[in-house]
Amino acid sequence: MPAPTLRSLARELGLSRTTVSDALCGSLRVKAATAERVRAAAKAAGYERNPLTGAVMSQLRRSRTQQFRGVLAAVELVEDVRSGIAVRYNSALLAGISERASQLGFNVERFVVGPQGVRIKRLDTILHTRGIQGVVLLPASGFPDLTALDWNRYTAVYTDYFIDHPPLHCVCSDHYRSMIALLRDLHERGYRRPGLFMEIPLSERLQYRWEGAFLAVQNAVPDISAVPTLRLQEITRSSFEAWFRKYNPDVVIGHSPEAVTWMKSTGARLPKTHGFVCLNVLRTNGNCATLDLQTAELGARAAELVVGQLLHNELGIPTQPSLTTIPARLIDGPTLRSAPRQRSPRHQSTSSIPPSIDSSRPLSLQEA
Amino acid sequence: MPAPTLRSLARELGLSRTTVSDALCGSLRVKAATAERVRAAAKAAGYERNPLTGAVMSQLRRSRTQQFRGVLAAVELVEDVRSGIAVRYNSALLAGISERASQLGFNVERFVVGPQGVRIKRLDTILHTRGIQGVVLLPASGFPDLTALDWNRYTAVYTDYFIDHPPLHCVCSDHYRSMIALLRDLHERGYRRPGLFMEIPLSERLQYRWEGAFLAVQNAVPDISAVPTLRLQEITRSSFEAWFRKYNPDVVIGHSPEAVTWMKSTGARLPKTHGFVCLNVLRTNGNCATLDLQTAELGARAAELVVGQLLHNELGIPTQPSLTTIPARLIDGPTLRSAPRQRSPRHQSTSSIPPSIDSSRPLSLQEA
DNA sequence: CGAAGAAAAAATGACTGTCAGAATTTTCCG
DNA sequence: CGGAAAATTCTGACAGTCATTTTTTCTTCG
Repeated sequence: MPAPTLRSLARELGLSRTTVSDALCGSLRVKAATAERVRAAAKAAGYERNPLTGAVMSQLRRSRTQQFRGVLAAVELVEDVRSGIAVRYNSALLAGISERASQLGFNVERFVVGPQGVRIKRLDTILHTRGIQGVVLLPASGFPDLTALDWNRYTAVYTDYFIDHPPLHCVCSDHYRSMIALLRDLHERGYRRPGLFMEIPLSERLQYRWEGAFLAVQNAVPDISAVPTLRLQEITRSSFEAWFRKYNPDVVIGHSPEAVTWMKSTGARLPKTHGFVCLNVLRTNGNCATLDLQTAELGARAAELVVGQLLHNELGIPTQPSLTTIPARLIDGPTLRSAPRQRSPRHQSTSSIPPSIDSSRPLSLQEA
Repeated sequence: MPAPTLRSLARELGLSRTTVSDALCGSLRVKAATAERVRAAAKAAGYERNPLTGAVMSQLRRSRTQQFRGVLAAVELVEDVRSGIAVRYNSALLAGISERASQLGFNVERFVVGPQGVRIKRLDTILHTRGIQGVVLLPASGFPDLTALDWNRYTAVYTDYFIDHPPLHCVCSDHYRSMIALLRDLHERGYRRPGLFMEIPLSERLQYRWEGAFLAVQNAVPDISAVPTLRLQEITRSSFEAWFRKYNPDVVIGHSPEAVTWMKSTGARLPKTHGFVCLNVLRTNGNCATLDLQTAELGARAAELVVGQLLHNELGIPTQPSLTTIPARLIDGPTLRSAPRQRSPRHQSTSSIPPSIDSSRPLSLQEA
């Protein structure tokens, strides 16, 4: 027996499609007794309305001429004042979401939840009345709690490493693999004493992924020296310079591009004697080598995930949340020396070449 | 002038809706000349297909009629003799793939490529003549090369960390996060000197993810002692016992369950004095605590990805390959002591609790 | 009491793109 | 040229909505 539809239900009851539809939506145009009869029959037959089709039809009927499309909500949770980086990151993400969503037939609308925007309960009402079912959550500081939403109505993706209230699918940059790939690239360029500096709050937010990869390579590759990581609540000029003088790394990796100035003040000449790579392109002004976290691609993937689930009418919280990641891309810059033009076969066969960032070669240290 | 629709375009051209639709989708059912004419007219009229309606209609039409949608190929690349673990892992994966695929209306057929099976070129022919478009690649040793297939005809997912020939979407267990979560759980149970042993080939295959997470936590959490990792091409009884005696870890983490015997022979009593966790449930016999890598769920997710792309007619190599991961689940066992029943609020507020494996709490070491 | 008019309730039609299968046209070969 | 096979095109049904139209019920007053 095929799944009951609005029409089959109407036939059964000797009514028209519209009357059944209106009755189930609680419209006042239908007599109370009839509405009751319809609801009972729908329940008995196990009728389930197809929400996506409903949304499409509604928009189609409403706007005859203009191009009708579905709507995704891009939700930002702003608890307090945010850094410029966070704002730029989120808007880059939003751009990626919007573009891909548009290709898939959806418009994107931004909603802000928090002191500067609406309350969560209010958001639930807005989304419901607007018939919005797809939600992309932009990264929030701390550990966001959105359990107040009625999740049976929505399908959502969080664009950060982890959300537990509720546990949703996540999309995020692959910091671990990006660091491995970066170290491989630096190794190919001849650097042997990479040094990492990192703010503790950021490190914890990413579950130490930058450091974890860094430490693993230091530990596993014999000809990379073990420069200790400079790990502080906040990186200051004096602490950086002391660390830099003491361990003299030949290439420095970290988030603050000011490190270039600090390095130069201690006598380093970039890229001749030392190198520098910034871990986030959004912090730079195009004057140093850096990692592009591919924010737009992340947004695109998030949009794809949400739309994919919507099209299959998969609403609610997933049984097994997953994490989807995309590796970063190295943007070369004047703070790095270039790789030797031709690599000898002997060089290729050594056991100590970290995986390359452009994924054009195997990722093991052992060449295949 | 209202936006052109499929029907208005068809009227204009003196064709039927279907012909126009097929022509724009590049179906081979339409004569080349007609298709060209339709495409030109569509472009001139500024027609834009509504992807939302298309998806709804497709789903509708399909669900009404056929119950069987197609076949997925599960491809194994077997170069040489494989370990029992690898065989068990792949068959668990295959079970997960088959089950989810079946729910989605697909059957799964297994193909073996290599000396024991068919050649890659032959696989291409088989898949083509059978009309199979969806492919799940099971993990292969080394770095598989499948560029010989005509990728315009297929959509595929690789069930391991990385494939570059061609670069496809991947689905894999989240070893990094699983290790962080495991260490958090062990910390809650009171262990403070975790020790890790690891075979180098395995470590490199996973890009040191087990070790990376382990090192990062050792480095970041003050009250966890830095027991050096036992890192060898092959773990032997004598090397293990020497390492165990020298550093005396209070809980040992690694792949070989034989370590339990080795620990006992040096005087350890489990779980009273020492603990042990195996990193892969497939290696155990249910007699020790271990990690379930959730193989079936991985297979399910892989099947979902492939089917999702198939239903949207997205064939070929993705523009930006992504990695989808699922965290492992800790299976408790007689080799671990249990966590203290009640945790004091003071305990919760310390800064040194590694994230829990069941994702029921924030993943930073800092509690929110 | 009954007929006109108003109000309430229910039905109709049109709208999107897709796909299986039917219908039509073209090609091919003896 | 006949007839089968292949290539091409067309038909119909399908989802839920809502402005509009039709049908039914109710009210009111000569």
